[in-house]
Amino acid sequence: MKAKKEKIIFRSDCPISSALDLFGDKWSLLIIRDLVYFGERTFKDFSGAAEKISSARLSDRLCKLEVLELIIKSNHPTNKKVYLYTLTPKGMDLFPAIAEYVKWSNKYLNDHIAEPAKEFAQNLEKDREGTLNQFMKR
Amino acid sequence: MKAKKEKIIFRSDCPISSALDLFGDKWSLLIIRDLVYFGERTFKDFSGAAEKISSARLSDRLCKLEVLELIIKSNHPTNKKVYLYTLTPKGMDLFPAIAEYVKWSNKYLNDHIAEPAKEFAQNLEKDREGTLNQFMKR
DNA sequence: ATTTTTACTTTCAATTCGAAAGCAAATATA
DNA sequence: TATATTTGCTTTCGAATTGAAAGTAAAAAT
Repeated sequence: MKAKKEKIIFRSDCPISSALDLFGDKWSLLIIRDLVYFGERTFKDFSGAAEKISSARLSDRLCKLEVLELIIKSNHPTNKKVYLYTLTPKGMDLFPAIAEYVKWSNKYLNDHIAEPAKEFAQNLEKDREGTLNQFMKR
Repeated sequence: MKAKKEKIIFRSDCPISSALDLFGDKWSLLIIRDLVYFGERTFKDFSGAAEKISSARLSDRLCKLEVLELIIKSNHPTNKKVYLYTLTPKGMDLFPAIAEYVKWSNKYLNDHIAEPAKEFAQNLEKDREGTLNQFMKR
């Protein structure tokens, strides 16, 4: 729980740099991504993602995101040693930004991107509002 | 020019993690931001931004962004020792993602954000397409 | 009763970072 | 023309951050 003690230092009063100060690392948005897609996840679930985050880093990021109130950690209904992580509305509101990354990568890194993501990107191009709402309202 | 030799390693075929592999650090999007806003910038201009990037880091990032073809480095028309950096269409296409950061920060970090940015965020909320196009078409 | 699983923490070497100083070439100034 | 200054970097180096691997404690499964 080292991460909980730290305070965030904002480099400026720019909204972009401030956002980056909060979650502008290589892992935070991937945790948000998994939660947008799956709704809820355990520590082990996150560890199983293709990008292979280390447990030390995952632990640190989950703490930080919880402190920022982007995610919530709660008990599993039946299993006492498993925790469930879910998104807050504040965390879910990062989804539009993530969606723009998907669109950009689909346009410029297309031949490197997995098929299901390409389809999602195409849906975003066709009907941005509808595609976003489909996830946001869940 | 150390940065030019490196090759990018993608952690997965996910469009989000791939985007983060390319420009998911604390500085790259701020360089893009300045170029969206000002059109063209010199090394010194970037150095003067509120976030106070170090010259070593700035030099490194400019190289990387140039290799990625997000920005172009060209000669100043009259001053031989000054270079002008501008956005490629590929780089400009990151603006929608940046705009979502602005909206998010305006909503959740509002009292920390500078006035002009708040106004921009409000314009984005009112007329996203129009506000984006206003910059994109320049 | 023992083994396995889960969610971490700890350790440590390697990478990355920021701050400061240095530098060469071009330009501005005296 | 000589000197000072500016610009766009590079270099250095101590500090912070990272990934990989191993370790741990409690709960659950066998």
